[in-house]
Formats: sequence, structure tokens, C-alpha cells
Amino acid sequence: MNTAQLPITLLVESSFMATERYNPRASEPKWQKAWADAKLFETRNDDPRPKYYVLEMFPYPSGRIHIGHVRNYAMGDVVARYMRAKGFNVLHPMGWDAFGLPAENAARDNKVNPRDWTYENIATMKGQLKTLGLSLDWSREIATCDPSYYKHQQKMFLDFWKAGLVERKSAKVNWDPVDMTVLANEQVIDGKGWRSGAPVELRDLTQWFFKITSMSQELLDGLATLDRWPEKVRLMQENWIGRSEGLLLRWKLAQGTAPAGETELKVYTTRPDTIFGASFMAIAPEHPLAKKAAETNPKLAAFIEEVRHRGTSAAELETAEKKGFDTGIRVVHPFDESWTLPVYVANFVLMEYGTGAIFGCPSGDQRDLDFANKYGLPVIPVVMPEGADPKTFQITEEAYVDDGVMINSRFLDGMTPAQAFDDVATRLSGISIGNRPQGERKVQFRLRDWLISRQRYWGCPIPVIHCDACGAVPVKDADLPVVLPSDVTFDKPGNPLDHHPTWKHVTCPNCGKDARRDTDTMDTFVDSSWYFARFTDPWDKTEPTDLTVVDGKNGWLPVRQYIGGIEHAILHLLYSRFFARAMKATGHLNVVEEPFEGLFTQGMVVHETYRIGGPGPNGTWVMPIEIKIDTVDGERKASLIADGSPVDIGPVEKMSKSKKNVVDPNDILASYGVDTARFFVLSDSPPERDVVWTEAGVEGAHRFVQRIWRLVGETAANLAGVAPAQAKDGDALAVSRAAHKTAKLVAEDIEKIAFNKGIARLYELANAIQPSLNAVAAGTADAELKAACRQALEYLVIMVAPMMPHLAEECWQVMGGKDFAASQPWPRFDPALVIDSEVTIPVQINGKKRGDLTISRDADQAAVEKAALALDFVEKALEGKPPRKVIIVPQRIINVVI
RNA sequence: GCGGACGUGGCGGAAUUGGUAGACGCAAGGGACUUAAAAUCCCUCGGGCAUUGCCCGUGCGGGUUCGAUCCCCGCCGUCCGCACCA
Repeated sequence: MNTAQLPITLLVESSFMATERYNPRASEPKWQKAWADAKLFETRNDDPRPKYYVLEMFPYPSGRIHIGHVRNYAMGDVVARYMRAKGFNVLHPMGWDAFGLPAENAARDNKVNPRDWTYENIATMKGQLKTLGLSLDWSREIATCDPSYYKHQQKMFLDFWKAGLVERKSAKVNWDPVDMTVLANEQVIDGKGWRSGAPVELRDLTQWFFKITSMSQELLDGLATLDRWPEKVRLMQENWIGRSEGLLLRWKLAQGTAPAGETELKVYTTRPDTIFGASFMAIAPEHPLAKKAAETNPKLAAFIEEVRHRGTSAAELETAEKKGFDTGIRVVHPFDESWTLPVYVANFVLMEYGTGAIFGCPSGDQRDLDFANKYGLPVIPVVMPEGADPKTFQITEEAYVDDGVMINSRFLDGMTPAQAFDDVATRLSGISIGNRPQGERKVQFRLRDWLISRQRYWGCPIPVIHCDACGAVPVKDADLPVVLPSDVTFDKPGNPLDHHPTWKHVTCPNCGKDARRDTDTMDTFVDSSWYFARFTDPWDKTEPTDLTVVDGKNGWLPVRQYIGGIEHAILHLLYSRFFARAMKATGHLNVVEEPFEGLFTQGMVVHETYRIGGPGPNGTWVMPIEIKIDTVDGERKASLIADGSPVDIGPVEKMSKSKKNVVDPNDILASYGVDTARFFVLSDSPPERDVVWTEAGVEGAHRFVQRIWRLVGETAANLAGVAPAQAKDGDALAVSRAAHKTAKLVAEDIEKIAFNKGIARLYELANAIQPSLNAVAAGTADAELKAACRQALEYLVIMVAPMMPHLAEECWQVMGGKDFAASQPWPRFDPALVIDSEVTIPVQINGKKRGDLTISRDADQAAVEKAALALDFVEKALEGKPPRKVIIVPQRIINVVI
């Protein structure tokens, strides 16, 4: 454009606007305050609009937010703001998962009170979260360490107890020697504590359990209803619950071989069909029969002692030799009185699963086969592949585990294993030993009960008093909450509550005699198993939940969209599903059993690693802000900013303090503003996948921020007072079409949580309308184009708002919009504008694209075919002959087969 | 070992789930503006041959189909979960 020909006023105008860059440092605090003053995001329970509850997993108050939080909360905020624009009464709360061990470690190391440390962290992080411009209802903020929260948790613990969902029992439990506490099964990863990483030890302790196994089947069945959960998470939970169908089978002990008083051995099997392939029994070293036999057999006792100290780590299990010891005890085959089998103690049999005893069928199980080969036990093939010859079919080194035909199994021969299973189950349920059937069908689960006792201070006290006369007695409702004492010391190892001079000494609520408080606190996963319900009415002082708003007809639950990390696929998400059922059973929920209707697991933010001094122990990690990257001959070279020394660029990895590949959200906010950061973490990768944080990518996002600002700023003067309208033809129609299509598609993308695609469409819209907006800025646009541009710009700004809310407000203001961008309804699209009247469809010859055909959308098959065959390149290819076939997929493709 | 997911340009990723492979962004190259830089704008950008246009190309090898990134069979690789579960 030749500026010399432009009117002087426009020159002044446009040069002024072009130099005025969007300034996030000024805009962001301004709009955050304006939203807060207008109470724009405070949600009323009695609002008549349809409810929509969106929630991100609440943070642990570690002290600082990290970039992963930004991504997680940005995603939730897009959903929340979008749903508001769609007319829903949106609940989008925030709270603090505030109990936990780091507070105690800080207390020990820095001589601070865990409460003070936690609340200071909360204050810092709340300040940081507020700078993100999230549309949160802070009036509902909760912290799980607040007695007003854990009071209700204690109440529910007692209610669950009354309802038979809590049990105090002695069990072999996982003891974390570093954190000095027990852990639930779910919290042991590869034989190590989930937090400390220390190998756990097995200890026999009496502890409190939530009877999650009483709901195994319900928790399994419920998974089928969760169609808005990732398949992967459902599968992980299914495997964790681990249902199997089998037979509980009693084997008579052969007379004269068994210790006094022992008459039978119970085993659990999922393969009763292979009963004629049995060649030995194997029992766990901890099995009562093994212990009894060991009393009179010193060699056996020595063997048991040897294998007891087995490791639980994956590596140890991988290499551990399968060892057994013949106890001398014999069992009698249920279908043949004359057939006896030896009973071994074996190191691979787990006391914790089934009955702690198995029968070994070497031909049908690799582990049993290895064992049989080692100890010279018979191998009888009982299942062979269809069509094999039973006379010659042999098993030597490899067990046959697939489906097939029964052989060497007397009355089962010729059946399928499934038929044989049923036949054996039916026969054995008809035979009795003593007065009980010899075989009973039994469903077995892998899931264990949830151990919730923790020998720690900074958690919710278990509201129980132990009395020598009355046993474990619940604290009276009127005495709740049992409040944590604040005068505790961390100078010696173990549980500070237990060390406290007075706190635990109380009188029994039952008999009034001297008694002791339970000094254990609850697993912090209990705190997070119901917080989503508390948000629905955090002001209720008397009950955990208000049944009129928590769920059901006018209630909030289930959470319509829950967003968080995949690391909670089992722990938190399984516990919460149990809790919802337990709360329903005890009257704290009306109807909801599944607390999270939709679940989305977002990926991490990852970053390149940088180090100086080469790989290996001599290398030192350096932070991204310490280096700069130049491209030399197409190759990226990194160097230290401080002295220019070369830096090796390492692989992209999860951000970690140890590798220093972290970016501080504060730094990003200071240089680019939060909208840029939000936009970037949403744009570059699909939300479920990891996103690589790159400086270049952030700059790209920032360019778009400035570009939108410029589109609005440069056209503002010429669009002032122009009423937005959709156009009828020409360039203006193209602008309208682009805007309306985008309104439809971006909505679909947000609803599918495909933010990256939605953002791509926003870029496309900006690209599409740019030339017309240039014309508006230059004053060459006619009235229709101006109206269309005005509407397209409004659409763009409102659609950008969920992702970049501050920029949107600033633009909205410049455009003279009413209220807030954040309170505008989602742009409507005219279906007529979304569908093109003419379509351009590819034309293939023999399946290869050779050109296009542009034709009226509602042209019929015959017309399309005629037009296609008349195309130059088609005629040329046909050489005057008729085509063999013409395939027309309406509005999609034409394929001419020659 | 069992279960699952994934594999597309230099990079992140699109592709209406059988119908134009590479949208959009990043990086790179070229140009305009500028005293210069930044910012911005315009053009090119999977590979090969080539004047138009043609050939190859979605990890590899086959198959089904008018047509395959998508479905089937067999491999290779990466990642995740569980793991002595009877």
C-alpha cells in the first residue's frame, strides 16, 4: 500500500494504533479486579439455569504453582467459561489438599508449625492462582486441614463404621521405613513407598480399614457406565479390582500324613477343568498348615525361614528362583481315592491371595511346569489343541494355556475346558466333606481393603477412643471435631501425636474410665475422596453435605467434567468412587454413586534438558533461563548467557528440580502475560498428551495475542457504531461464513476437549478475515463488509475469551462492547452460512486425484457424473471410451474407474 | 509374562473414522518496509524428476477395496499400567 495516497487522518490513526501493543501487565490486574468486584464467577445454588460442575483436581499447597498447574487449570477454565457462555450455571471451585507429610518435614527441618507452614503456602499459591485469571468461585474455597472440613470427615468415618464399612483388623501391612508410617496397597509402587521411594517392609499391625472390597463388584460394574472416562483409566481400574471366577476346592489330607487335627487343604483355582492334570499342591510359607508341619520338621522350618524374606520389587520377582519343599503331607484326589498328591511349601505362593494354597497343573501353567520339572513331578497333558493326536501330544518345556479339547481326564475327555469347568464345579458341589461341599464356585477379587491409618501428625485424627474395658469406642458426635493439638514437637522419630504428653489421655465415652485416643491420622487420600461434594455447600456447619444441593434433582453432583493427571487413575479416582457409594449408603448423598461423570486426564508440561561439562557424573544441569539458543547453519546451539560456554542440549523430559528443566510461571507471566502462557499450553499438543515447553512456541502464542489486539485496534475507529450483521454476498459473505463456521467448530472442539484443534480454527479465522479487516482499516470497505467484519471480530473475541480472558476483555472494551466479554453468550451460527452452496470435490481417476469439480451442493448424482465426465482431464484419460465405473460419494469424492 | 496405547514433513500435530495426506503453529529460506534493528506484511517450505505435469510418500512386509493414515494378517520400534493373582 502506498501511504502517500492515504488521507492524513488515517495515517495518524493507524500508525498510533499499530505502535500501541497490548500490555498484559496493565490489563491483567485490571480485569481480575473488575471480575471480582462484579462477583462474576460466584455461583448461586438457587440460580434457575441448568447446572454444570467443572472441577480440576485440587492442589497440594507445596508453596509454588508450577507450569503443570497452569495447564491443568487453564483447561478447566476454558470449559467453565465456555459452559457459562452456553447458558449454564457453572460451579468452578478451588480448594487445598492441605494435609500431608511435607508440612511435617518442613516443621522438623525449619522448626515451624505445620499449620503455619501450610497456610502460608496456601496464601502464596492463592495469590499466584489469582494472577492466572481463572474464573473460580473463591467464596467456596476449602482447605482439608481446617477443622470445619475434617469435622465432617470424622463424622462420616463414624457413620461408615456404624454401617459396617470400616473395620479394625490385624493384617500384614506395608510399612514405609522412611516416612515411618503404613501405606495402602495402592500407594506401593514397585515395592516402594509412593512418596519416599523406600522399599516397604511387611509388618503385622492392627489398623483401620475402609472395606472397599465389600463393593468390589459395584465398583467394577460402575466402570461400564463411565462412558466419558478414558478407556485406559477404566481398564486400569478393572485390572486393579481384578475379578476372577473359579472354584474353592477342599482336598482331603491323606490319613497319617497330616499334622494332628488337620483334615483338609483349601485351594482356590480358576482352572478346575485341569483337575486331572494336577500333580502337586503348593502352599504359602505363612500358611497355617506349613507352620504346623514345621513344628515337627526342623528342615521345613529352616526352609520357611529362608524364603520368608523375599523381596517384593519387580527385579527381585523377575529373578527369584521358584523353590519348594515337600512337607510330606499328601492330599487325596477328589475323583480318585487311590490317587494322592504331595503338598509343597513354595516361595511363589502368596498368602494374601485366595486361600494361600494352589494345586499345580504343570501342563497348563508355565510356572507349575517349571516347578514340576525342577522337582521331578509328573506332567499330564489335559488340554490339547483342536485336531492334535491325544496319543502323541506331549508337554515338556512349554505349558499349553490356550483353548482346546480335554484329554487324559476320564469323564471330561472331549469337552472344551469351559464345559469341563462347569462339569467339575457341578460334581464337586454335590460331594461333601464333613457337611460342606467339596467344591464351591467363588468369585475372587485382587482388590484389598483400604488401609487408612497413618502414624503421622498432619492429618485428620481418627475419632476413636481405646478403652481397656470397652475396646474401640467412637467419639461422641457432640465432641467432634477431634482437633489436632498445635503444641507438638518433631524432634524424635515417630508420631508426634503419640509423643504428646496429654492429648491422647481421655476418659472412655462409654464407661468413663481412663482411656486413650487413637493417635493415628487418616490417609490424606481420604480428604480428597469427598472434597468435590463439600464444594456444593461449604458453609453447612452441621452436615458434610446439604442433601438439597449436593446431588439429585437440583443438585450439583456428579461433576460433569473432572480434569487432572493420569497418576490418579487408580488411587484417588477409585477411592472417590468408593466414597460416593459409602456416602450414599450413610445418607450423605441422595443418588449419586459415580462422582465424576466425565474425566479427562491431561498430559504434562515437559522441557528440553541442558547441561554443561558433558554427560555422566561430571555434567551439571543448567536451567533454561541460564542459557540462550542460536541457530547456526540450521543447527541449534546452546550456550551459557553468563560466559558463553557451550551447553549440551539433552532430551525432552518431565520437568524436575533435579534436572533443572523447569520454567517458573512467574517469569513467563512477567515477560508475556498469563494469556500467552494459557494459550500456549492449550495450543501446541492435544490436551491428553505432553506438551513441550519451548520459548519459540511461547513467542508464537504471544504473536497471536498481539495480532488479535491489532486486528481490533486498527479497525476500531472505522467500525465504531457499526451494527454487526451477517452478509449476503461477495467478500463480506466469505467473512460471515468463516465466522459462523468457526463458531460451530470451536464449540465442538471445546466440548470434545480438543483445545489444540479449536485454537487452530481461531488462527484460520484470523487468517481468513485479515484481508477484509485490512480493507476496513484502510477505509475501503463498504457498509456490508464493515457489518460482517464487525460481527466476525466480535465472534473472534468472544471465542478467544475462554482461553485468553484478559485480552478478550481489553478488545471487547475497545470495540465498545457491553458488560464483559466473559458474560457474553457463545456466538450463534446460522446453519445456512455453515453449509456452502457450492462444493469443490476432488475427482480421482483409478483412485488417484487428478483434479477438482466445483458444483452446486444439491446437484444430483447424474448431474455430478455428467459434469465430472466432461472435465478435460477426465475426457483425456477416457480416450473416448466409456468408464468402467463411476463412484460418487455426495459432497466427498468422485472416482472414475477406467 | 499379561493388558493397553501409539508410530504421519526438520519439529508439535491435523485429516469430518474408508474419500483431496500434511490444516494450524513452530523452525527454516527468500522478499518488502527501515539508516539499522525490532515489530509487521508478502512468498516458498514432504521427497524425486520435470518447461505443463508426472512418480514416490503416513514404521516395515503382505491383503481386502474403485479408493487405506484409517479395516485384516504378519513383523519392527516406542511408551504406559499390572505383575509369582493360582
